[in-house]
Amino acid sequence: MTQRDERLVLVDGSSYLYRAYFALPALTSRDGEPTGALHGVLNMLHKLLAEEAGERIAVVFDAPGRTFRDDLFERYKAHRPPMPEELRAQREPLKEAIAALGVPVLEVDGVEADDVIGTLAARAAGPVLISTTDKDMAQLVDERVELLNTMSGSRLDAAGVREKFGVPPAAIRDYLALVGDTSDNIPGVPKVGPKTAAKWLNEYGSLEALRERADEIRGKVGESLRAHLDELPLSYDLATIRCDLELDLQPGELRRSAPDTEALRRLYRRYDLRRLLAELEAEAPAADDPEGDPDPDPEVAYTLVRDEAELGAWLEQLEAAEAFALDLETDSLDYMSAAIVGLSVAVAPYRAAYIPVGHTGEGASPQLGLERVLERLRPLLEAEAPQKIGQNLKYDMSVLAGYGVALRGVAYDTMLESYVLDATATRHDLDSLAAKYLDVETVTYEQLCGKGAKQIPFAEVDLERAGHYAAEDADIALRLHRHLYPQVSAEAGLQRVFTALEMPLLPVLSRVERHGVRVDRQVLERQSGELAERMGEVEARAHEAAGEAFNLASPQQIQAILFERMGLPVVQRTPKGQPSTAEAVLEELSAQGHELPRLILEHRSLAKLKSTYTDKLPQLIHPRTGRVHTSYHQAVTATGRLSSSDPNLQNIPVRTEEGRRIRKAFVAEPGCRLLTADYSQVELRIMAHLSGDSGLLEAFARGADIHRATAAEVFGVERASDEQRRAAKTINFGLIYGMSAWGLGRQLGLPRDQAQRYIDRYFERYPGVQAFMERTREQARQRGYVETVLGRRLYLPEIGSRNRQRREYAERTAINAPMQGTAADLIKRAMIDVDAWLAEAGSEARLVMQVHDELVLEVPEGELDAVAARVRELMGGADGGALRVPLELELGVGGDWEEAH
DNA sequence: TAAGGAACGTAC
DNA sequence: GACGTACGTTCCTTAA
Repeated sequence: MTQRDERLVLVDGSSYLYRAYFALPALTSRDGEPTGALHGVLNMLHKLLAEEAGERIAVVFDAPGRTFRDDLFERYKAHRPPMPEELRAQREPLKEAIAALGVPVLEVDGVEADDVIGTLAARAAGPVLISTTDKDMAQLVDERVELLNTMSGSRLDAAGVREKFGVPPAAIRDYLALVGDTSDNIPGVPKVGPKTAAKWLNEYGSLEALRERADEIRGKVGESLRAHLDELPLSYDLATIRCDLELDLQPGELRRSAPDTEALRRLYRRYDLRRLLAELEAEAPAADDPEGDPDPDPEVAYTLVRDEAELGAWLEQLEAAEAFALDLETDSLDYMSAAIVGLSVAVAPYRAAYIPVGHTGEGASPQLGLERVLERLRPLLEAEAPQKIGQNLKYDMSVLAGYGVALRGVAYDTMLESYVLDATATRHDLDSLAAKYLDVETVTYEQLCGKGAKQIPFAEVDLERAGHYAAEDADIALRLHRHLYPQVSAEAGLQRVFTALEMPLLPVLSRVERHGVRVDRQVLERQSGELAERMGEVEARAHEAAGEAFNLASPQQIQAILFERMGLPVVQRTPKGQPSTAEAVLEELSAQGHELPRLILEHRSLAKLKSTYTDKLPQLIHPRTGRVHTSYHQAVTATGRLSSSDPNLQNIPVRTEEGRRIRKAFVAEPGCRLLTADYSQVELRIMAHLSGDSGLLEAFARGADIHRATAAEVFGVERASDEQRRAAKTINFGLIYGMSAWGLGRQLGLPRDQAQRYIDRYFERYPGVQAFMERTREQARQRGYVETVLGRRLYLPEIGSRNRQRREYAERTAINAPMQGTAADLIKRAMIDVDAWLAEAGSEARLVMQVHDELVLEVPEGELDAVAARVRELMGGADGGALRVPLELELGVGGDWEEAH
C-alpha cells in the first residue's frame, strides 16, 4: 500500500464553498442560477482527486441550522452573518455533484465542519491531509497531519505553520484568540495583529502567562489588551476546534465509490459547467447524446497588421461588415492626455486584428504610422455605418476626438449592455464580463505590463503578445455584444433604456467631459490661504482646550481625548463599536456646553473644504485648456444616476455659506455666462406620478409650494408656519428614502411616537402614497426587481431575505430606486435633447456639468435668452408626456456657478 | 512604501 | 439598527 492509498484526505467543503463564492466572478447558468462557487469548488476537487487523494476521502460541510458555537455567540451577543442567498443556492447542487463523483459527503447535525474534521483527524491512525482554506485549521497540524489549500496550492506542515504564523501549531488557538478572525466572528484584541500576537506568545509562552503579566505591556496595545482581558476566554473557545466529538460513522463512509456519470452529466448541463462537462465527455462519452458536445473554442485567428496590404485587406472586411468592434490601446487612462499606441478591430467572433502605430519596443518595426492609419480609417470611423461595438466606447471616442476624428455610429457598448441588464453587478469591465458571460479568462493588462514600480509601458511590450492582448479585447467585445444584446432586446423596457437613452448619451458625455468647465485657479488659491490661516487658529485653541497637542484629523485621537481622558458621554457608536465622533455627536456634546467638540467641528469643516476642494481642484486644471475635465461614469450606480470623479463635480459644497464660495471658482469664459437649470422637487413629483395620489397630484398641478401644502395637511392648518414647513420637508424627503418613524424622529428631534403620528397623518392625507409603497414592496417580492417609468430595472435579490436588516434595506431601496432612477432617466433624456439642439441650431453654447437634477451650460451672452428658453422647454418635456405632473424648472444665470444659483 | 479598510463629510 | 445614491480624504494597520 502506498502512502497515497492509506492516507486519509479530509476536505473542508464549507470553507471552499465560501472562498470560491467570494473569490470568483458571479457566474450564472443559462437560467440565471448562480454557479460561480460550484465551478470553483468542483474544479478544486477535481485537482485534489487527480493529484492527492487515494481511496480514503470525505468532503465535510457545516450542518445547516444551529450549532453549539451559535449558542456561544448568543451568550456573548455576537451574531453570525447569514449565508448569502446566492451561495446558499449552490450548496445542495454542490453536494449532489460531489456525491455523484463518488466522494462521501459528511454533514453532522449541530456541528461545524471544522469539528468533524478535527475529530476524524484525531481518530485516524495514519497520515491525514486536510484540504481547507481556513487558517484556523493550523491548530490541527502535527507530525501526522498536514494542511493543503488546493486553491492556492500552499501546503502546511508543523514547520510551515511555525514559519507562517510565527508560532507552533499548539499555540495557534492562543494566537487566534489574540488576533481574532472576522470571518469566524472571533473578537480578538483590537490593535493586535499577527506580528504582535506571535511576538507575545514567543515572549510569554502562552495566553495564560500573557494574561497574568498583561500589566507589563506598554503603549496603546497594552491598554487594548487589558481592556479586553475578559473576552479572551471566549475568543479562545471560539477558536478551538473540537477533536472529541462522538461521531457515529460506518467504515465505508470515508471511502470513494464509482462515479455516477449520468448524474454528473445532468448536473453539469443543468448548471452550465461546460469545462467539466467537456472533461467528462472525454473520459466517459455518452452513449447517446441528443444535445451534442458544446463546441470547444475554435482556434482564434488574430492578425497583426503591419503593412499597407494587410491594412487594405482589413479595411475591405470592415467596409463590408454591418458592425465591427473597435478598441484603442493608449499610453494613459486619462482621456485628455492619452496617445494612441494601436487600434484593434473585430469583424466576426475569433477574427480580430491589431494595428500597432506607436510601439517602441524591440521588434516593433515594421509598423504603419498613426497618421496614415487614421487617414485610411477615418471614413469608416466617421460614418454612421458600419455600426461600432466596443467596451467603454466613451473613452475611445474622446481619445479619437483628440486626433480630430469624430467617431460616429457608436451603437453598442458592452459595458452599458451589462449595466442595463444588471446595474448591481459590481464590475462591468471587459475581463469580468468575459469571465462571467463567456467563461473566458482574458489576458489582463496587469499580466501584460505588470504593476506598480515594475510596470512597463504598453508600447514596449513585445509586439506579438501586445497584439494578441489587444486583438482579444476587440474580439471579446464583439462576442460579448452577441451574447448580451439579445438579452437586452428581449425586454422592451431594457431595450428602450439602452437604445433610446444610454447609447445616445454616451457621445454627449464625451463632449461634456472634453469641453470641461473653466475653473479660476486664483480664487481657489486665495481661499486655501484663508482656510489655512483659520485652521491654524482653531487648532491652537483646540490644543489649549484639550491640554495637549493632538491631530484634529484623527477620529481615534479625538475619541481618546473626549471619551477616555475627558470622560464625556458616548452618544453613539460606529459600526465597529468605537465611540463615534461624527458631526451629530459633536454637535450634541457642544450643545451640552463643551468647547472642544465645537472647535473640532469647525476644524473639520475647514479641513474638508481645503483638502478636498480648494487644494485639489487647482491640481486638476488641465494645462492646455485651463479647464477641469471630470469623468462621468455611466455604469456605476444601482439606480441609473451618473457618477463623477477626478474630480467629483457632483459634490461641490452648496449648503453652507463658506462652502458655497468654492462655486465662485467655477466660471464662464469671457463673453459667456453660466446658465443653470434645476428640476424643482423632481423626485417628489415622480412619487406623485407613480402613486397617482390625487392630493399630491393636485398640489403639483396648481403649482403649490409642496412642502407648505404637505405641512397644512399633516398639521391640519390653513396656512403652515415656517417651522411646520421645515418638518414637512423632512417628511417628504424621508418618504423618498424609505425613512422610519425612528429616523424621522431623530431628524426632527422628536420622540418616536410623535414622528409616527406625523407619518400616520401623512398617509391618511395621501393614501395613494402609502398604497404605492406597499405595491412597490410587493412587486419587488413577486418579481425580484423594481423599475423606472422608462423601464430601467433594479434587481433586489435580498428582498426575500430572512435577515430583517437586509430585507428592510432592500425594501427601502425598492421604494427609492423607481423615483431616483426615473429622475436619472429624465435628465439623461434632457441632456441628449439639449446636446442635439445645440448642434442643430449651430449654437456656441455647451453643456458643462450635470449634477443629478441640474444642468449647467456655458452660453455666449448674446444667446442667453434663446438658450434659456429652449433648455427650459427641453428639460420640461423630457418625460415625453409620460408623467401626470408638470416638470418645473428653476433657471439662473451668472458669471460664476455661485452667482448662477 | 503600498494597499486597503474605517471613519468621516460633501452632493443630490 | 434605524434614510436612498454616489466619491474623496485622512488616518491607521499590516505586509512587503
